[in-house]
Amino acid sequence: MTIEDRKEREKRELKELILKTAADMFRKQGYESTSMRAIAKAIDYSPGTIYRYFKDKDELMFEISTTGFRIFYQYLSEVRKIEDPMERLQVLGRQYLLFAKDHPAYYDLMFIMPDPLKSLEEGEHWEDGHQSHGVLVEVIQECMKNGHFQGHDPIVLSLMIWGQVHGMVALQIRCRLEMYTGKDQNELLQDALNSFNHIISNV
Amino acid sequence: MTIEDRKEREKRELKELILKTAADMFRKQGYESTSMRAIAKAIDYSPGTIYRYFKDKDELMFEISTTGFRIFYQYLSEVRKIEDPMERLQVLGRQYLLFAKDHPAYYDLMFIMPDPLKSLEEGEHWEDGHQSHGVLVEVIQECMKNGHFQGHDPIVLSLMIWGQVHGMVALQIRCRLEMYTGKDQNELLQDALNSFNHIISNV
Amino acid sequence: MTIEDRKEREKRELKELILKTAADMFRKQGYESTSMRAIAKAIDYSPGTIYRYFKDKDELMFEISTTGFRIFYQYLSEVRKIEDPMERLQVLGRQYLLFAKDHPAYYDLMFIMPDPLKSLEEGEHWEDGHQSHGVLVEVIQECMKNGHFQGHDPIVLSLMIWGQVHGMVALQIRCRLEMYTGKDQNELLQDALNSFNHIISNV
Amino acid sequence: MTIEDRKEREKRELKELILKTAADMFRKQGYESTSMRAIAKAIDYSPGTIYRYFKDKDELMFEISTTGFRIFYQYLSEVRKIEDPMERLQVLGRQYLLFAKDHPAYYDLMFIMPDPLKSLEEGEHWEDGHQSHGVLVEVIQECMKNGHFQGHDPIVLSLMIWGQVHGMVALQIRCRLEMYTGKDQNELLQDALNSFNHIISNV
DNA sequence: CATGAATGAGAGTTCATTCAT
DNA sequence: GATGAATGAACTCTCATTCAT
Repeated sequence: MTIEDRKEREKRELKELILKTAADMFRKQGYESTSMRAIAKAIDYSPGTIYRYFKDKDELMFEISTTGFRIFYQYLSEVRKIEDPMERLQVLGRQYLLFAKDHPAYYDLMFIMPDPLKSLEEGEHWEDGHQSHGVLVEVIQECMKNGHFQGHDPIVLSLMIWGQVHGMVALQIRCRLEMYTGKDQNELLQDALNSFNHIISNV
Repeated sequence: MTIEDRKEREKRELKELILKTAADMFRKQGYESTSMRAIAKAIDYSPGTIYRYFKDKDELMFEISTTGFRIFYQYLSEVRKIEDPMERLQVLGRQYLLFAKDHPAYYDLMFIMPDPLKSLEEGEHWEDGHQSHGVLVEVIQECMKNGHFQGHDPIVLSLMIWGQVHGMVALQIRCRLEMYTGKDQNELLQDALNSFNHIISNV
Repeated sequence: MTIEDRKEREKRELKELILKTAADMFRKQGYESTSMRAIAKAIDYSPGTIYRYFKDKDELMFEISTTGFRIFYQYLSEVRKIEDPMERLQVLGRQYLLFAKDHPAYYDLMFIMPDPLKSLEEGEHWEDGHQSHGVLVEVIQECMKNGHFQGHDPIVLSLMIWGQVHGMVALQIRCRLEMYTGKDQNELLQDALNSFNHIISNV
Repeated sequence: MTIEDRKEREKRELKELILKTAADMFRKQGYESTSMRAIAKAIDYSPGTIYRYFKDKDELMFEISTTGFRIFYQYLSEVRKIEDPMERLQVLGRQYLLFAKDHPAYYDLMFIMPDPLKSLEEGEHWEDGHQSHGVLVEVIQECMKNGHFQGHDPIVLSLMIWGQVHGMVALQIRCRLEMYTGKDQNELLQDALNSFNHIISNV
């Protein structure tokens, strides 16, 4: 049993190693410019080995995304323990930024890279995505129950707020913030989020 | 004369046709996945012809970007005529969305796609980019002179606001808004922008 | 008439310009690596123009060769005026080296580059070649009449002597003499020829 | 073990097959005119396979050259066992001709084809080249010690003698001996070399 | 289970050559 | 007569993928 267990574990570990390595390389050089051979070399395995764990390059990409969404959901779930909905909303934003900072490769794949087509027919990995979005909508609705955002539509608001954080993160990840010199970019994003939070907190 | 004129015009038109076609294909399939051959085929010319107009694939990409930034700046410049800075800021956002809607291919290239690295030597085409950003910062500063956004930093605010519109546009362009069904996406973005504008208008 | 004359002359001059330019470029970069476009550009004409004067690249090559052989024959004919056959033979060698030094591009094409195939079927340009070879054989035979080279075959000797000068020239033109540092290569070749002449002069 | 051994051997054999095939084709059609595709086809492999054994076309060329120089040096080293320097010099010439006859493709690459430029950084493969040249100079110096070639410079003589054999070989390899009909070309070269040897043997 | 040699398609790019103007 | 835009084939090289071992 123990032997089988170990084998199973090693298999899982190798799969995760591939996922992590590929995610990094995809992010750093782009999907197309990252060759399977290069991934294999990076983890000191032969190209063929990757195909034991993933049908093809697309599936590899797809599973990275799935993994990313799982982790993402964990980050967002942290806010559960906060009682006040308005505060929860604000922390939600911070957690969003934190995830992007901790896992830029996943973030890029999940929200920026061209969707690997199959997402439509498969859609599985969007479950976590939808749940995450649900967390946001839920918080907004509770805020509204408490008297905030009167006259606004919660769905529209969710897009507005999501767009806010996604926009900043996407600009950073895709290196479009060079004109903001003189301050650490992560700090800058935090400040901007704080400004945003401050502004909406009185509405 | 007329003959030469016509030739000149045809040449310019072909160049623009290549630019437009390439921009579309880059957007739809990504830079790496779009082959020169495919672009040539799409406009019914031989591969070699493209090289009469562009040194290589990078230059083609670069010129698309340059063109995009020029048009972008024109869209934003529309707000010049608006006197009230707060109103100007809000229209600026609408123009931003309008550009993205009219020219999603350019938008994608300019703000979402991986920078084609040469950005260092390039810098040129970012002039329009910087100018455009300047327009935003300027408006914000005038708003602050009129008493708005007290206690906020204009630079930080500019990132916050840019992030706001970019985020929504980027999510749409990269097809991450499927969960928002039941309403036209462009309308949705407008609504979200209106919500944002409404909220900041009292600050 | 004068107008036609001028046109005729200009035409001839342009043809010669093409020949000379192409010969230089072929020599410097090789036949394959020299593009018709590049030749055209070097003489400030359009690619199409070259095709008015030469059917294709091969014919251009071929005519360079023909021209080269004509000039070559003129160099060798200089020895005619020398009475003593043994002295004539020695000057023949010097003229050979002189031609190679004055026209390395032609030399390369004529004696080193891969024969452009068609020479077999056409053979025209070898007329001058054969005549030149005839000059050598003739001189040798006269030397033998005067008692030199007894016991040798004139044909075999002609190859031996031709090989001698060709070998040195070919090594120089194809840059295989780098190990001979410290002395001007042309001088070195002259010295080696002198040694050769000195040695055979007593036979 | 045997399995790995066989694999290793097959790999080495394939590499040598590529080298040999490429050398032949380079010689027959020139370096530029020989495509990697064509080489691959000639050995019934896909183009990509060649790249498993050689980084690029230049490296392929380079290794051919290196191999050639190694073999060449072996041919020349045969003369070591001959005591009398004058006889050694003459056999050296015969070995030179023998190498050219046995390996015309290598000879062409090594001494006739345009240097693939990289010669500066290369230098490595010229070690055998220089050693080979050293053999020649050494023999000449020993001949001079024995009273031959008085009044001549050994370096100059080395060029003269090298030029002699190279010239004949180069003319043959590059098909410039068509006018010598009626006798086998290899015999002819031998005869010419004999004439040369006979003439210098009394000096 | 892992290897890595091999494939064959396709990438970007260049070229000799043609032909409407 | 000269132009130069256009062609289409060919180039070197890389890639995702397969499969015998």
